[in-house]
Amino acid sequence: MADGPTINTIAERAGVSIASVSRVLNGLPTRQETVRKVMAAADELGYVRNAVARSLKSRRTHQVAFAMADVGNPAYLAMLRQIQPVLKAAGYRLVLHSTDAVVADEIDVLHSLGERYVDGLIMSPLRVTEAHLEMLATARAPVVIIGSVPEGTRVDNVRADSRTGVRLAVDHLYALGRRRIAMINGPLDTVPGAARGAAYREALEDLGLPYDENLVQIGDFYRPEGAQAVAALLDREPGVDALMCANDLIALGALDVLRASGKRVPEDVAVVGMDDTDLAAASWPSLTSVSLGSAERGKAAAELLLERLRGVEGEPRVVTVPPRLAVRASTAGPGYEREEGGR
Amino acid sequence: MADGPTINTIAERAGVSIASVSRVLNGLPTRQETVRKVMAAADELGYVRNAVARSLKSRRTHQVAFAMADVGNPAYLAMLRQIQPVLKAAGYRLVLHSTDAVVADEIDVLHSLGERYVDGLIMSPLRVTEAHLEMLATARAPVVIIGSVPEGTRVDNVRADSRTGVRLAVDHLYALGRRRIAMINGPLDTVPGAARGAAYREALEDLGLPYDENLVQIGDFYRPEGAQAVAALLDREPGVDALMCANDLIALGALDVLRASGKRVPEDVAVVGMDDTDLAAASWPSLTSVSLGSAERGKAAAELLLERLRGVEGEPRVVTVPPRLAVRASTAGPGYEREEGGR
DNA sequence: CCCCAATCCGTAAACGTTTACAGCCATCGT
DNA sequence: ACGATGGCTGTAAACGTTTACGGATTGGGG
Repeated sequence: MADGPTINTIAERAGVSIASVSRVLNGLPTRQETVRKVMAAADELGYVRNAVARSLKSRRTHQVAFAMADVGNPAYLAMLRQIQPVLKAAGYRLVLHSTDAVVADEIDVLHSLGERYVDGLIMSPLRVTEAHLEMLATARAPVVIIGSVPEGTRVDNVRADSRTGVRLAVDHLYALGRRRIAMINGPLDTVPGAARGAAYREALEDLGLPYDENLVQIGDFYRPEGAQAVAALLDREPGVDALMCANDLIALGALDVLRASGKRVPEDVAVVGMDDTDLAAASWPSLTSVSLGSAERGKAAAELLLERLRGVEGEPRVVTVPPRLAVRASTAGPGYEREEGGR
Repeated sequence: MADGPTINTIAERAGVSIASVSRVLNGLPTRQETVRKVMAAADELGYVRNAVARSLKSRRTHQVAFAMADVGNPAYLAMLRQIQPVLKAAGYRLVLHSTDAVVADEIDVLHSLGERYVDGLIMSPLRVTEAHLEMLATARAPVVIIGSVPEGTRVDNVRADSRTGVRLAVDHLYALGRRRIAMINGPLDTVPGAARGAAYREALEDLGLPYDENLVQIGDFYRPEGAQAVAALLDREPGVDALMCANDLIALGALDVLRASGKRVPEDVAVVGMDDTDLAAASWPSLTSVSLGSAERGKAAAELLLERLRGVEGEPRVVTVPPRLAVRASTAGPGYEREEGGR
């Protein structure tokens, strides 16, 4: 772990100036003989360029940050899986932040852009507050938001269409003959919570079904909280025949509770999740789920950011990824596995 | 995105020298009046310290790299989930690398430590080659390996005990009356592949069961390859009554094939996976799996590395995490869920 | 044979910090 | 009243690169 060689060491050994060393290492035009000497010296010394010094001078770190709400949520992991290779291919390193959807932490990440340790940021906030918007407006590096952002916010963003997604699911349940369709949602002060709640109401009304407050239960976007919410709902409304869950984790919690209480899925109660994570296909019974295109959104975000890093200027862009419904056993019964297109 | 203020800007505005500014910002003893002036100027200007310049001078980046074999494998994600908060709490940022278990990429990561863009590295290689050992010996920053490493390698490492793990699983299957226990393994030139293959043989022999080459099928550590391997095995040996799978993804592939071929799990064939990932509990039927303590290993690795970063010297340390068997429906039948201690 | 252009190279400044060192001023003791 | 003491502060160097600029060398044309 001794101090490594610098371009000074090389210059000395090769008998040239540090400027020449730098030129050779960067492939700038140089006499053959000099190139040879420098390369030889660098090889012998096992030289590796100091990234920090280079960044200081060149004002580029070749790093990009990804701030995810929760490292544990498979939907974000699906994004990560797409983002990583895209950035890597373009020569960027990925710095990971887990904010646990805490607003202060997200603001902190935005603020720390000023430290200039990354060239850009992809962020996926669950809530978008005034503070977010303020920081975004003055951000010291290009930012891409995964998720919806108020009209007029000047930032590139990639959004899911959870409105259409919920609609696909509710229509599917209706087509299967379900009429007492409940919704298990996450907090309404989150962007997806609000959107999905509203979409559920809309979808019911368009089908001519009454909107019944008692059929809506708010919990949080995690498995135990989902289970708890479903237990409460079943207590109050034993007659439900379908559960529209605001994400897969909630839906898995729902399956746990239904199994424990002796209800058959889907015969007694059909269950739909959202995000179509790995867990949906692997669950027991396998879970019908609305794919909101996590993978595609991750990829799109990475590509948008790369364009900005390459210097593309211009109006903020909005990319919307269409949803798809993956039908599985939790609504259609054992052995069933099929997909319906969205939009 | 204009150029931000530097300590020079602040010094000018506050009417002091840059040294004083630096001292104030770092909390070194300074006259009250100066502190006030500097803080005021910094606030007004919205100053944020440049991390790159700071790193160059202080020779610390407050970044740590985690090189995982595959961002898509839930076992590594479980590690990531533990590593992230530990590092964050200690003030480090996490830089993620996905090497896809390609040796050249791993060597590259090790090599790039010379760029000094991180203060330390956690790496989880599937194979450990001569090249790895060479790079490890001359690494320019502290490294912790998750996985086993040849005797005498001078590097901190955190290992699973897959030998005992396989034993737990095979004993469990034996206790359930299974006698034709096949193994579906990954490549034998990987560290886990070799260890688990040997352990399987040993476990059988200790139970007085014959080791039958025809009961061993080599594929790879992914779901489709697992499925393929199981299909090949069933073709050759239709009489197997248990499958010991070298990881959960293989086991899920096994479940797919068994379902398609009309075999009942566990009545006809019992299935055990390894790693006890999220997918195991969520699968259909739920999957009995040997936990090799991915989460614990990640946490331990992060903690070992932090100690080194704090300057702790001394002999390389080896931490071994004991396995646990999580019994679920794929061996014990519907509704069964219980855990047995390891060691 | 001389001059000019082209080519290559070295010197030095710059990126934004941290920090060793020395100077300054006020205070205190005698 | 004077030297010593100690607290603050400023100057300047350093971290390891990249790069503008000008000087030196080479080669070719007149």
